[in-house]
Amino acid sequence: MSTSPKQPSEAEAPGAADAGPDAPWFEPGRVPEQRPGKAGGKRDRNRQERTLGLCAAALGEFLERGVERVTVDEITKAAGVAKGSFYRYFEDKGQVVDALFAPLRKEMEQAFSECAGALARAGSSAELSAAYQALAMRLGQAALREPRLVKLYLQECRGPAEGARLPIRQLRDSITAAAVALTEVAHRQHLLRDLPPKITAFAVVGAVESLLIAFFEGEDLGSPTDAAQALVRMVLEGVGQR
Amino acid sequence: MSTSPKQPSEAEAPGAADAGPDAPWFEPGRVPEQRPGKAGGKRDRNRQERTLGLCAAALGEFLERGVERVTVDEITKAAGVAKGSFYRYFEDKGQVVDALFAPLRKEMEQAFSECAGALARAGSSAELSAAYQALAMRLGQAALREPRLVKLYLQECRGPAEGARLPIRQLRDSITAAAVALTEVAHRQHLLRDLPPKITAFAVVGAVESLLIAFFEGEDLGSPTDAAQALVRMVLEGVGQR
DNA sequence: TAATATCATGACTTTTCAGTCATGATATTA
DNA sequence: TAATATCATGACTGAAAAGTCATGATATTA
Repeated sequence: MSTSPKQPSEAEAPGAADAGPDAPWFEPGRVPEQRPGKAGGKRDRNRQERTLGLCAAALGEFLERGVERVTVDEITKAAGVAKGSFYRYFEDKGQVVDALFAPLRKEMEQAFSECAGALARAGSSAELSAAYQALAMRLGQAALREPRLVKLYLQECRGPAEGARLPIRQLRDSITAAAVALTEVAHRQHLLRDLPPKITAFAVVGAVESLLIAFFEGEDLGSPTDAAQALVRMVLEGVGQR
Repeated sequence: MSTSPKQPSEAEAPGAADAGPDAPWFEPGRVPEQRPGKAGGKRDRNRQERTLGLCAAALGEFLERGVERVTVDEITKAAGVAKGSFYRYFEDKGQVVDALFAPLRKEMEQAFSECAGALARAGSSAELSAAYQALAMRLGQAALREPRLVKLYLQECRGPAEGARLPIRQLRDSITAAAVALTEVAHRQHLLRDLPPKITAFAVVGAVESLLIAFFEGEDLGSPTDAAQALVRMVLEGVGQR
């Protein structure tokens, strides 16, 4: 132990570091509790590399064959790592999914709650719109940071909340709840036509998801910019107040 | 063989019978080729019962735990039948999924193709609208016949086209293709606003799916009639020509 | 550099599941 | 009713996947 420069007990979360521009987009589920070596030492870097490699490999396999069908052996083989190493860093497949989605979930929940706060403080309809736009920006950026994660989410989010898919379903529940809540605010503020806000919320979320999937599956939707514009037009004219 | 009153070679499909009001909503994948006993005899009824029971049990399990996670043992246990019996009627889990969706797929494909025909023959925009409405009716009725099948479809249709999920993905591809094709016709006929028809199609399909899921998951969307009406309003005003 | 603790490895054990088959039960037919 | 073929059963086999662990390798620390 000695007088090491850092207190291991309350260091920042192992994989997240300080969220720099290319901080890993996931958090290792369980780096062994006792981790010797200084923060930037070789051991530390090795651990980083292993967890990152495993997560990346797992993401690829998940996308190709579905979370349920992928085995730990496949993940380790794709990562070029022995099976035992997998179990050093993760308890099971589910924890990898957890690690993959943790940062996205955190970012989204923060974005939602900040948007809700802005809406509560807003005095004019211009301020309301600005809050929604800011939210859309943040979500878009979060999605763009690791698009394959979004694809995995879309692919798995409807399955039963069982086993490894659990964290994905939780993310979906949180997105659904936020969409409904935000829509209800908009509705109360008469930003929306007089349609049931829940229905509006689900319809819009569904439309966005469907277009994203089409995009990911290589459908030719024209330029992303044009597609996004078309979507916005549809939504505004379909559900927005005249 | 003797002079049995029926020619076994070209009898109607084993499970479908004549599609009466409560004809089974699936087709057994493989009733053993040689099947003794007259068409309505005890043996025949037993076979019917077994396949139907297995399909129903499988559907329940699939909904609860997802197609991939469900094992043959679980299905047979839920159906109250020995494992060996399963393999008498189905080659594997995938064939059960096949059997579950076969009639729905058939009905949908027929509905799509007839709608396409009606559109081709249509001379006025009123006739065009009528064709779309007829399609919507048929699809709605097909869905209402076995709603849990629709739920299973929604739950599984986004997963990778692997293993037992294959037939579900095929159904999705056919739905997607039809939606795009029909929307393109509508677009050419200036029934739709000048938005890319593909984008319109995906958005609408996505919105419908999302609302269906919300409904199945017990969200309170008000009365189904009102919800449907709200959806139609949104779609018409969001994508329809003014 | 030597001592020590963590780390990586893949063979091994255990568990789970798919698919088979000998056996007794049941419907059909002569 | 007797003879016969199909049918239902669940114990069994083999394969696949999960999860473990003794061993040698590597980084850290004194």
